[in-house]
Amino acid sequence: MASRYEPGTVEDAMRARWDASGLFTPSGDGSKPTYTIMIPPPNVTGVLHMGHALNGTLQDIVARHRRMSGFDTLWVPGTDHAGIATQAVVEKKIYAERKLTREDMGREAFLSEIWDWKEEHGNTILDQFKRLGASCDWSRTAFTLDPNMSHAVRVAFVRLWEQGLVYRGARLVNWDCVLQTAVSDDEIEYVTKAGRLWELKYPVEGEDGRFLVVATTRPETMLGDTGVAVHPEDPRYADLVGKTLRLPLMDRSIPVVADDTVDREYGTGAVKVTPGHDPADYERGARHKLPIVNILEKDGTLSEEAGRFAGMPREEARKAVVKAMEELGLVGEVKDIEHNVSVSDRSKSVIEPLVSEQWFVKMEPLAKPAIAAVKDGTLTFKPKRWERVYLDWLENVRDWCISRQLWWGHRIPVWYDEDGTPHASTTDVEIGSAHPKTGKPIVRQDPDVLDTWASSWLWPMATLGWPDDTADLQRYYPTQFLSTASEIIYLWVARMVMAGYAFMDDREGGERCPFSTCYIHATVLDAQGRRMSKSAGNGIDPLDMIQQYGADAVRFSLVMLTKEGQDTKLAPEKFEMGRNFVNKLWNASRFVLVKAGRLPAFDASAVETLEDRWILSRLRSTIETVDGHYERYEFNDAANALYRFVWNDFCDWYVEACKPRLEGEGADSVAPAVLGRVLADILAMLHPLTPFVTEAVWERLRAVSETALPEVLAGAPFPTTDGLPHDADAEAALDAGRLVVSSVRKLRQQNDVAESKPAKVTVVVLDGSRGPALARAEALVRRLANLEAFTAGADPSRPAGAAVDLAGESPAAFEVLLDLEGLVDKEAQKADLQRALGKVEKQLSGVEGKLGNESFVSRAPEDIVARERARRDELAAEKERIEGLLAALG
RNA sequence: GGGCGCAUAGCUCAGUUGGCUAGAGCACCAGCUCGACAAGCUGGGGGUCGAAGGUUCGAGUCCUUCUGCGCCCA
Repeated sequence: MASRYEPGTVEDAMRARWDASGLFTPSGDGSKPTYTIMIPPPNVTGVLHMGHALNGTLQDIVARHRRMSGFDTLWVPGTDHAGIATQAVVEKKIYAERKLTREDMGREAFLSEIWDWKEEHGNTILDQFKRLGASCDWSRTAFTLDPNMSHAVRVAFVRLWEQGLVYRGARLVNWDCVLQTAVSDDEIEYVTKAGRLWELKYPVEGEDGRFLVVATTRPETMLGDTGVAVHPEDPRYADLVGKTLRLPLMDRSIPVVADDTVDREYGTGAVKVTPGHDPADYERGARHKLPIVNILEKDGTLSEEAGRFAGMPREEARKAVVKAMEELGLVGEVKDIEHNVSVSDRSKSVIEPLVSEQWFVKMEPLAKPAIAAVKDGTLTFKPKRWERVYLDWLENVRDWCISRQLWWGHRIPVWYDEDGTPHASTTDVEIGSAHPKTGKPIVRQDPDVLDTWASSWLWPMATLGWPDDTADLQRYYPTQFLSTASEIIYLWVARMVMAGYAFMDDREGGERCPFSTCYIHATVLDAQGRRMSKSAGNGIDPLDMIQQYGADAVRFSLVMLTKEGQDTKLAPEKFEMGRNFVNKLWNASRFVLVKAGRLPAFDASAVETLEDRWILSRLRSTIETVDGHYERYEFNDAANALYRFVWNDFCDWYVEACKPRLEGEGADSVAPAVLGRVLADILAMLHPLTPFVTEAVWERLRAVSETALPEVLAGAPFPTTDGLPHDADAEAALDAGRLVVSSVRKLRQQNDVAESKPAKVTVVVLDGSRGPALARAEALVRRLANLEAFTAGADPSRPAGAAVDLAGESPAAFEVLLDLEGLVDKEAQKADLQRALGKVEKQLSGVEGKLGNESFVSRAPEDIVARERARRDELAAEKERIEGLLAALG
């Protein structure tokens, strides 16, 4: 074994071993309970980023832990076809290579190009999850455009259709002029931009020379104005309500209406109403029955409705409109302002609200059971605060615009006859066949596709075979654990819950809910606390980190850095922590495997020595603690507990204590057996966190262990506490021993005495209750502190010329005297005692202050007061002791 | 505009229900080439817990306000 752990030489081999074992495909063993996780399908165009790496790690920890805990565990991987993103990538590529647009190629040819691209590049991100160690059932890898998914999507659509929940409507949608599609509210970002606020003057009809002044940041939209609104209680405009204005440039009459949504303070207090191009105006227009004028084409140029401005791109039109108004002398004040502009998530172009025909799903009836699921505890979020976010969205849910003007996706399963009467069908309808209702020939299918989320909301069901009642669906639905990012709580999590309740309607109540725990993981930020993003270029590539530090180090570090979904700042060097720990484990294992030789079977009844009983007692409580943390998804706590146990207990003390028992005259057969047992349990407990190194060490452990160990650690049972002692006395003894050993080491350094030189030590036991514990630890102390003489007692004879240290602070449990026959470094001794004195005095004054407070003594619980009194006495004694020692130094 | 999160050692973070001495890793200082590990070992120094009020015998922890940073939603 190399003295350094080399992940590069191990990871591929371990992955191959897991693949060959078939362990990640659940057995279907009906005697076992099931445990199911669905991966949040990353975009098929995606590459692994830190968020994926963290989320993949967390899911893998759960999957591996549950698998080892006896669950028939299924973790389904897959990817999302990601309509807009994927189409854009391929469109761009084709244009760059061949100067062809999708219209040039035609629908069929273009889609076939995307499929080709998907076949070639679509597995990238899943391969990256494999490198991370994800124990998914790769044989069940799913894709949201798979044939069975398409079938599921159509069945779901038609069901909603039949329930009257799908409707087509002329609605104001968020239009992306670059991608030429409607995008949902959830696909919009708001950015603050510099802009201008223009005042425009509209002449009042019938009152020559009188104008109503409106303010706008988008002057070109005036071409679509169909009214002006003022506040009903605004005295400035009271007499104008009901009158009409002459809309300049368009030369049409528009009414002045009173609407209490108008903010009297903003601008002039009069707002132009453009129902075709502003959401608030759309509402106002509807209230006052104002017509809708659509002045924009889908490509962002102005339409015929814009009169002489028709055909201009929107930016150009803005300038032209302002110029034309200026020429008429109808522009008032112009101010530079900062305002929020909506921008498309995908193309980053400014969103233009415009009226268009789209398909919508009524959400309210679907939201109800999803709200109830959280309220009645069927579904819990972790951390719990995200429940509020989920509920707020669902309680104010808006209808879902599900049509997208794209080609890549599930085509909307709606066909029209020659009159445009729609018909929804789960199977293809032949052009020319008769419409089932009207009998007229079907002439075309709806050209649009469904929003990507309209397939991924079926993910937990459809990947298991829904709408067919498959064995998988029966056995593995509902799932237990969904881990995802906070930003898709609405987009995805809430919709999956709605779909579960809407479509798994042959199940009862909570059995419909697609998962019982929704874990929202931390957001990984850069070292400055900014979100990592491709565009900011501040991302840390997980694959680089895996390359540099190893997959286990990346996993372990991420878990150590992220407590319970609390966002974390990350820098590359943070992975050193994980790497160092993995290396420490590797070397401790190396010690056991190389030094101990054959490892006899562990026999609890043969264990007698202090250190053996102690480490087994600690092992016992560590197993309990860690198992509980994994169970409750407290990953960071599990990692911390293991870190401490492995490094601070096992390596620092147990291995050191064992050394003389492995070779030469002190050799016994119990120590190797205990080492073997503890190491095996450490590997198994750590396996969910660091699967590669533990699997690699396991292989070597099996080779030298006389205990029958399962061939593959990933399939081994999680450790139990069976046969392990709970020994509080042993733990107390070891703690006492540790204190004294550390004290001796400190005195050696202070007085420049080499560790290798046997020393004489006398311990004055100050805390009588700890005397027996120290007595029990004597052999251990002699060995680890390298002592040739050791005396301990309540009042032993003190050697003259000894260096002294108080072990266990405030109050000290032991006074440790290192016999130096007068060669004490008095200055160092003095400085050390002074420091100790300072501390004690500070604490003593604190305690005395408390006890001097009459209300504390009379009102605090008796036991607390008694404790403080005892502490005061102890501290006073300690103070006196230190002063005595200082006086003796002169 | 609404909501949420964070502020504790130089840095990154823990700190359960208020109660003995506020912890860890990194960094820092000093000493260790003793056969698992220098990605290590041993010892050490370092914090009036963002600010101001309040509740309480007692506040890092509970309440209010404020400041700074970040995120989500409109």
